[in-house]
Amino acid sequence: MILAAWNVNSLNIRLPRLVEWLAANKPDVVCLQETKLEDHKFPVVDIAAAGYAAHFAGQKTYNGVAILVREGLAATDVVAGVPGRPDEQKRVIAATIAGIRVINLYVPNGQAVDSDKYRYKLDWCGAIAGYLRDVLSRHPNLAVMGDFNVAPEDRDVHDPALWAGQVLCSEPERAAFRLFLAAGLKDSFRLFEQPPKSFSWWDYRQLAFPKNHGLRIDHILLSPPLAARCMSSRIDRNARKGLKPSDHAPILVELRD
DNA sequence: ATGGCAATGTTTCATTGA
Repeated sequence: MILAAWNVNSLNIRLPRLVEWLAANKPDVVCLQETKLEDHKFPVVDIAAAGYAAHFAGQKTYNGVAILVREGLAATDVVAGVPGRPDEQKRVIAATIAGIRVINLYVPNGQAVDSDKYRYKLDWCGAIAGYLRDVLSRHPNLAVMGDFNVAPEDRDVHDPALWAGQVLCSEPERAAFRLFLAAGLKDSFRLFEQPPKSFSWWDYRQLAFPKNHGLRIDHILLSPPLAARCMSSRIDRNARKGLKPSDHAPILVELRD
């Protein structure tokens, strides 16, 4: 079983690339972030033609998350947002597929350390940590995946000195990420040997991608039973190439049955 | 073999992203 996550930076713009990528990779579940589409504009028909059912929670211009499920698999108990914590910003959606609870996250960017958005980010992450603990108590098979907007360690940063203390790399953000792990989850990427300087996001500016000036901020976290089934975890940096790419690459894990 | 910001909204620039 293949689970994937991809911040597409506008599903409207990225739809052709997404459809092509689905055909090439045949994932079973795909968590999308930054769809930037209101629900009535979601391309349900095109996604169905590609062989996937879609569950989504979106808004105009910003944010928006979706879970795509390959036909033949059923998604149950779809929940948008965090129960008991209303939020205008559409950043969370969850569903159960093949006995796995999947939570799709689009963590706030935070803009700049000590900004209002940064405080919102840390507060939001604290609430999510509680949500994950709660879900994990009921779902031993849990995958939490998406755009976390945190580079957990210096090895996830192309130039740690340049980024030291900056948003995406600051210690409070890293502590928030560790709180997700402390809830009982593993960073699937680090279950395996990986090439050095592996990143999932590259700025559109200043030749960042060809120079591999990136950050690893997209993650798939697995509960212990799923981590035990995990055969691989990788970043598809090929999908960052070519015309009109997202600034994020898709990430994938493969689980044995 | 990659490519020098991109997407959105209402525009001819502002805002946001990370």
